[in-house]
Amino acid sequence: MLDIELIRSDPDFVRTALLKRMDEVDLGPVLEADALRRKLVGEVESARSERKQQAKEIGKLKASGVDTADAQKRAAALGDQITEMQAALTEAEKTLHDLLMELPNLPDERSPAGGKEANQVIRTWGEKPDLGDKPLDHVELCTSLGLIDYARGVKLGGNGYWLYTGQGAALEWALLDFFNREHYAAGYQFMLPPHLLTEEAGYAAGQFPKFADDVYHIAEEQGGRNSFLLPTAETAILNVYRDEILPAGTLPVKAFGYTPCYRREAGSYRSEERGSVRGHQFNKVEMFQFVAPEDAEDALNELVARSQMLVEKLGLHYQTSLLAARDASASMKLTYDIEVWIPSMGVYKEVSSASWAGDYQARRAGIRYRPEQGKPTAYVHTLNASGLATSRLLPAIVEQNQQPDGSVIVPEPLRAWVGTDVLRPRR
RNA sequence: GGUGGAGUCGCCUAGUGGCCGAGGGCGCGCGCCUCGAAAGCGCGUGAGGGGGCAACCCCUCCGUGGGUUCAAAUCCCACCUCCACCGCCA
Repeated sequence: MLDIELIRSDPDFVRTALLKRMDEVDLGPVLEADALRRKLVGEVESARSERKQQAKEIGKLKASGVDTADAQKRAAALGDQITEMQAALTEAEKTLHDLLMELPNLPDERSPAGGKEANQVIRTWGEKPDLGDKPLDHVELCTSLGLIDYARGVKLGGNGYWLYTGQGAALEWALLDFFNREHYAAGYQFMLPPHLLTEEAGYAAGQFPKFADDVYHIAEEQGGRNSFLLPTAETAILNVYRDEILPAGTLPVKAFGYTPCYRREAGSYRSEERGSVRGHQFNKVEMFQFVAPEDAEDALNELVARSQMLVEKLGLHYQTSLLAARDASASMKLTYDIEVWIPSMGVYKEVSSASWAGDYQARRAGIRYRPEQGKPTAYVHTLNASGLATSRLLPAIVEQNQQPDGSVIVPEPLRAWVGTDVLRPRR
């Protein structure tokens, strides 16, 4: 959520910034709603002040035995007026709130204008492996190596699900274990959050109302509260400090968590993305930081570096892209994607998205901190980065590391867990 | 799932319609005292919003949302959360 005071004081600046990621921006309705709200607030408050006086008077008169019937009648009339005025104010506040909730974050100056085509590759690591004449894609490799059972996965969960089996499950789990250990050793706080979150958490994280269709909702029988399956651990970790004021000295808070991520992926690219590149459920380790604004820049660099380091330790060829304003998600100011090479698709696929939200998420979720004891509060800055999405790494690993005989070299950090250096086809 | 109890200013707590627009204690901050400290004494101690150049004024918040009333922390309704016991269960 953007700061209404900023919009009010410098609408041109806000408008220009937003045009980077929106076709048209009309702040008129926002400014009108704001003006109306402030006018009504003034009226309601002075009326309420008046009512307090009257009620006090009546109390005194009654105590001294005077008849107060007339005064009560007048006060009741004022009360009715206040009820009406309050209704108008509530309406105006809702209008303003709804309008504000719809505005995306202001992109950073460094974020290129435009969509996907304007993304800038800022780093490339490693090289495309030479896979000979007939490289196999990960579906073929995972099947022949017995890592993933696609058919039975669909039998269990329906279209968009797969089943890790044997060494495949071990490989996936070894990746998660490897990442968790890395973050844990680096001093990040390990969190294993609930996977079902309340609707409030969804609104705070910006999941709702706009992207409500992207997640799975769990409806309680009747009258109960609805909840939803988290689409990423980011949603959960952001909400850890929702509606809190962090005492001086708390920041930075660096956390990470592992959860499966559940996404409907309705009407998505599924058909182009065979195998396990995109599904309704995938595994991801997520890093998250709550920091003071002046530390945000360093924090983002740290997160990008950590994500890149993990891919490098696995020995996979990847690139890092600075996302254009329209390709980054709406609540972020600046986003870098770490994209791993998928040979069979001939493209780089995102395995981490490292983003700086500024105070946009914090404002929405009500997360403040106290810079110094006794000083006023301020909104924290939030950042997040995958570290990493494992379900896309497994395809990258088997494809990039495949050998002419159909075997696959296991990345060094995973060998102890998996128990072998090479995965060989089953006969 | 059932029954009972509870949610007040960082923490503990007082408070059953106007004297609570919230009292006390602890903690914390400042000051006095002291060579210094402790003790003691005094003062202060939340969040959000509106108006004003400013001094300053005003409004909201006693788990959340409704309701009754001239007036609600206090009465009524619903919900959320916590605690205790019972039942069930990984």
